[in-house]
Amino acid sequence: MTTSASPGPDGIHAPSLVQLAADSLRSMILAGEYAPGERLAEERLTERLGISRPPLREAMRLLEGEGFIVTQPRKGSRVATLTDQDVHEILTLRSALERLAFELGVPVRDPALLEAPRRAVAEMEDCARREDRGGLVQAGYRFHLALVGIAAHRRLSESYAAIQRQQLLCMARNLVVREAYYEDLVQHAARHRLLLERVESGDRDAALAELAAHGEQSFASVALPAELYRSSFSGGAPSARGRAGQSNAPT
Amino acid sequence: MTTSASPGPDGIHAPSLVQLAADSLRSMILAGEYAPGERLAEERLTERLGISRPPLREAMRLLEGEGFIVTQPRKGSRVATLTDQDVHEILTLRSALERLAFELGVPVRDPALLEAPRRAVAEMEDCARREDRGGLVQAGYRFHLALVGIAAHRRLSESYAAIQRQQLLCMARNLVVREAYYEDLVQHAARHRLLLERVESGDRDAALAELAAHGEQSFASVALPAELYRSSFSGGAPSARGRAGQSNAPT
DNA sequence: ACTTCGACTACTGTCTACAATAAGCAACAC
DNA sequence: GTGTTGCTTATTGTAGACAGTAGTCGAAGT
Repeated sequence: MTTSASPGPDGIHAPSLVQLAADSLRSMILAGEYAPGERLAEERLTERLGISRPPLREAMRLLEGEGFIVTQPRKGSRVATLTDQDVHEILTLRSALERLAFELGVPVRDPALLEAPRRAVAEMEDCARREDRGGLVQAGYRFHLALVGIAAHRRLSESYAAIQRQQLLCMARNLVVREAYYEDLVQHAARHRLLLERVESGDRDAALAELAAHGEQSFASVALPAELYRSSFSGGAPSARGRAGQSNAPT
Repeated sequence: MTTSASPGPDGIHAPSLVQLAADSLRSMILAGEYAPGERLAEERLTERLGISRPPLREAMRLLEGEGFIVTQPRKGSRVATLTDQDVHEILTLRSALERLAFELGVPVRDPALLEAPRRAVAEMEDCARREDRGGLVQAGYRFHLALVGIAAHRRLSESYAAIQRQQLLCMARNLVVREAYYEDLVQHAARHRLLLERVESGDRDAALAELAAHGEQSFASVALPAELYRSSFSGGAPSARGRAGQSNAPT
């Protein structure tokens, strides 16, 4: 995942503790170290991250804006709890943004914009050959982000990256079944290659059609396991009794 | 504009200084008190707002996430400078989100969702009769936000509200010509009423078609004056020599 | 035994203070 | 006269501390 470390045009700087803390927290949440609904006490986090409270609080403001945590005024912060409605929202919005990117950018104006998705899909194929599931997923995310980049639309790309991160959060809640997704890794990469070719051809409608078909698969790999997870959850989870099924705060 | 004061379901709370500061800053920027590109020194703002630096910094993190200000790691924060590309991005994204809302929600499932836009359009007509231009604009924003709300899609509504605020920022940069927009206030309100009726009818395609026509008008009232502003700007503006035409930081 | 009132604990919200970095400016050398 | 170097100042980044509030546990009364 492209972390948001952005020191500027070219000048290199020690990234502020706020950025470091935000990246660390995001990683920890996505890694499942903090369960959805779990309380995030500031004091604990400061001693874990080795920083003071002000930068930590600013980092949490950032993550709040990204939808990873929810904060209630005097009751502290919690890891966002994703309901089925949330998953639905994430998937539909992600899909719509991708479609918009195609509509805006599919007769690709600047050929240089195609470099990034080409590299990503090549990496996907490489991972598929090596049967590297984790790398394949990572490269897949980079591919989609790069594909949205063809619109040359900064706000669109940022919104897409944000919703993509939230989708990762969706998948963090069902880590157990993540490994079982792709029946055929090579075929998975091939679908992405086909999507890229449609884009390269410049035929907007064909690209959109392929994207729609592509989206079906994506839905299956996120929404479906969520169901599996929930049923296995009510069965007998060890701890982490976060109140699943509750809506997030209306921030 | 629906400020982001959200203490929760029903419990009332003294809003934190962070929220107060964020709202104040936003208002000041939108009112044009701080020109695009202008440096936002923390010390000055603390004594103006009467608060300390930590809550102010957190508020600025929020506004950074909303796209109102850009921050460079050790060089401070500035009011976001909007290029023509930025304006284009804002308008296309806003339009696309509105369209998505229609696609998801136009055969309106829950009739209660139509209450808010109905109230807003009634208020628009009232303002139009009284020739209250300011009120008409405000009600117009509420109308569009409420219209997006028919999708019952929290993330979509939030994204829309965010981009709508940025559009307000667009308009803040050409305050001079804002008054000359609507040739006919009653006709302006009537267009919105028509759009609402299309939505109420449940005919998705008709609603989308009307929305597209509606969008044309919206483009004209934001993008065009931006051009006017720029030409009058290079002519001879008094101060505020913010480097217009430069891209924002890639945060 | 159940309910209610009270104090306690832990946490968040905020402030003041210190350290470090960057920009501006002046003096010096070439 | 121009370029460079060093200092000065202002501003940001971070730390530690204090005050206020929410949740909880216990005890007393009904």
